[in-house]
Formats: sequence, structure tokens, C-alpha cells
Amino acid sequence: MISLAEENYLKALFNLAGQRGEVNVTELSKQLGIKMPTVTSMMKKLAEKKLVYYESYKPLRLTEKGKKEAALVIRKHRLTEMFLVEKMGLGWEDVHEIAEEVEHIRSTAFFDKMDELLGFPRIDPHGSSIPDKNGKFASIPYDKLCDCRVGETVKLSAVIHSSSEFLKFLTNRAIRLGIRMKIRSVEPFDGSMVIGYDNRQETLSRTVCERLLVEKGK
Amino acid sequence: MISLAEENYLKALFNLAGQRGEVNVTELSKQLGIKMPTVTSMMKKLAEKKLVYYESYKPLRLTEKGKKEAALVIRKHRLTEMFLVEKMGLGWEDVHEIAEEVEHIRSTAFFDKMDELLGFPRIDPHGSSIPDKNGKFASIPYDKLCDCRVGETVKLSAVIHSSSEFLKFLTNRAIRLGIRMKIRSVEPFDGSMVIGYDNRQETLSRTVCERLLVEKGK
DNA sequence: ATATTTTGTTAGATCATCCTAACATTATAG
DNA sequence: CTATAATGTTAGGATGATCTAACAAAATAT
Ligand SMILES: [Mn+2]
Ligand SMILES: [Mn+2]
Ligand SMILES: [Mn+2]
Ligand SMILES: [Mn+2]
Repeated sequence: MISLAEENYLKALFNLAGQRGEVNVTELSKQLGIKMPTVTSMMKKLAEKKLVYYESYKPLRLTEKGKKEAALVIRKHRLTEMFLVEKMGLGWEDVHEIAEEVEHIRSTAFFDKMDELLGFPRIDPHGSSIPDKNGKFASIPYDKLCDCRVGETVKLSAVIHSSSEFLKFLTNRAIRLGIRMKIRSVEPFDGSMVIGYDNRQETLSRTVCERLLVEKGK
Repeated sequence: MISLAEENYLKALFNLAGQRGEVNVTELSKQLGIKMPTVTSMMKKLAEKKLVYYESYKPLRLTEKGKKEAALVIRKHRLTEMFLVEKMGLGWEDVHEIAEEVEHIRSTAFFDKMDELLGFPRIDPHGSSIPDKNGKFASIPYDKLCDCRVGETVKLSAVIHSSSEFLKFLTNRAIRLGIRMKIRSVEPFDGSMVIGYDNRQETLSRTVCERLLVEKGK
């Protein structure tokens, strides 16, 4: 049995593990807002449960079992977000906090029903992929908007998971998933971009452009 | 802040407190499946928080604050059950267990949205009253089916909250809220009743009849 | 190559929730 | 009105999840 606290550690490990699949204690500690000694001792416990590979002073890695369990929590989180937006009419900026709690509900029937009512969606309201029941991801390789060139037209497909403030900022500018954006210019000085979409134009800071994931040639 | 465990104690206290409003440690312990010494120490904690009146060897009573907090948990529980049945298509026998977990979600926006989507229902799928946002109940005085006389026709309005086995038993016999039941006869021997409803007739044990709440002259 | 900084671990404590064993009080039955 | 049974409390301990202070190892800078 995996506790609520353990589920949050697994999820954070999964989300922080990049390509290399390695996470530092410091990073994980910051992500969770939990002090390092607490993280270390939890890592030892998760290692006993065969969910994490742990060796002193080495980076943390999830085992296959750990990855699967993490993916199942992420599945519950993202299905919840999708359900809250699609079936309950909440805004994409309001659902993450609620999902952070609902993801720990144990009843699989509850989430299976959400899945069914949603028509088995493969992406959540922020454009992230929803793992299947076996914890398998269908990950689409997006590009960051900030890595695109002047003149390109791209489709906004996902936002890097973030605060409700960021999502409200986007909503205020009518920036939402699916829109086509044309890169009009890039300020070499600070990396901010002038973007055209719909019938408008906005200057977006580099910080913003790093969090917008797009598909080229779409 | 009221913890998940505390919420469960408050809810159990509220549900066990009859007219007299008093609950024994033994009863509460049995209801929650938690040993008596644990209950005693939790009562001391809830007393410090002004949620319960506690004196050694005296029956337990909720304070007004305790009643309100309990009612708010019950509100979340019953709204959830209603939502699961009405908006998600689950059976009335499947929702209690899920609601037992969902009731601890802290987001009020989540439950307010359910309430709104349901059109501000006043009863849950088992016929129990849903408290309002201030924890106020509109309690309708039901009669137990077993207290009705031969020849009476009554409307089934609620079932005393119970196991999914009981609810499946009722469903298997097409017994659901709203049906009219006519008491054909009562077996003096064991109190079982022969009941006519729809176009059928069933003999229901006293145990069953004690759990069916009806309205007379409806 | 050493000194300093950053990162991670150990030791020891707290708090919440639960338990069992032993004891105390209250209620009930002869 | 005692003896017994039922009910409730105290004492002491376990586990899970967290913390701070002190120490150790690894990385970095001079
Ligand atoms: Mn989220
Ligand atoms: Mn969470
Ligand atoms: Mn219920
Ligand atoms: Mn509960």
C-alpha cells in the first residue's frame, strides 16, 4: 500500500526526472517543500519498497515499479483535471490544486468512470499526456516556443505545468491550447518574442515563451 | 484546521447522536472500528478544540461548533454521493465508499460546483437530507416501515444508511426511493411484512423493514 | 592542492494516530 | 448490598511523517 505522502514523492520524482531519469535530493526537497533529511529518510523507505534506487550521495532514480506507480498517480491527477474542466466547467487555472487532493482517492471505479465519461482522453487541459491504466505514456515531442525561429507558425499544444497566475495571465491574453502563433520577431536583448495569433499581437517575455510548448508545421 | 481523522470522528458522533445528542465511547469505538483508548484520547483533543464536550465517564456530546463542522463534512459526503449517482451514473450501492474518501477534499469550490450542477439538491441518493453551507439540516420526520399498520400505503423516502449489500438486495427486488408500498400483512411471529408495490409482492424481514423510511399518506 | 561552498546524511526530537495491557469506575444481577 | 460485568481511562509503546542541529562527503574556487 502506497500512502498519500509516498504518492506525492513518487509523482515529484517522476516529474523532475528528465531524460537522464535522475533527481537530486535538493531538487526533490525544493519541489515538495520538505526538508532534505525528511526526503532522505523517505527515499530509504521507498527503496525498501522497491520503488526507488537509493545509494548514499548518488542521484535518485525510480525503479520500473516506481515509474509505474508514479504514472498511475499522474493518470489520476490528469483525468481529474480534465473532468473538472470538461464536465464541471471549472477553468484550467483552478483545477490543479483540486486535482492535487483528488489524485489520492483510492477507488479505481471513480477514475475509470471519469475516463469513460470523458471518452478516454489522451491529453489533459494543459496539454500533458494522460498515461493509460498500465502507466504507459504516449509522449509527443513538443518544442518550446522560445526555440522557434522568426517567421515560423506553430500550434500551441501544451503549457509547462504551472501556477494559476501563469494560466490566468495566458487567459487574459486569449492564449489557449490549439491556437496558431506566428513569431513576428525576437528581441535579442532579453529573448522576448512578438507573437501574432487570432487577430492580435503580444510581446511575451522569455520566461513565458519557455513555458509554451508548440508543434511546428501544424 | 480539522484533520481527516478528526472529520471522521465528528461525522460518526453526529450520526450516532440520536435525539438526546449523546454518544458512548463504546458505540463510537465500534462505529469507527477504532479501539476505545484511542477514542478517549481523540475526544480530549476535540474537547480542546471546542468541538466536543468531554467529561470522564460521561456520555460524549458535540458542541454547536462541533455539530456545524460535522454537518459540513456530511454535506460534502452527501453532495458527492448525489453527484456520483446523478452526474456520473454510478449505482446507489457504489457511492458511499467513494464519498467516504472524497468528503475530506478541502476545496470548497469543488463541492460548490457539484452543488450548482446538481441544482442545489436537498436530499442524497439514499433519501438523507443534505445540510446547507451553514450546516443547517432540513430534517423531514420519516417513519420506519416496520412501524406502519396493515393496509396502509406509504411512499419509500429514504433508507437507513447501510452496506452496499443491503442496497443491492433492494435493487434486486426493484425497491427504490419514491415507490408506493402497501402493507399487505405482518407476520406476528417475526415481524416480517408482506409488501405490495409496482406490480409485485415481496416478504421483507423485520431487519429490512427497520431500515426503510417512509412517508404516510403520500 | 587546499579552502570553501554546496549537497547529503545522521542523530535526536515532535506530533498525529493508532495499539495492548492494566487499572478504575459505573451499571447490573443476585 | 455486594459480586460481577460492562464501560471507560491511564500508561506505555509503535509507526509514519515531519523538523532542527550537527556532521560528512562531494563539488567548486582560488
Ligand atoms: Mn496539475
Ligand atoms: Mn497530491
Ligand atoms: Mn454515505
Ligand atoms: Mn471519511
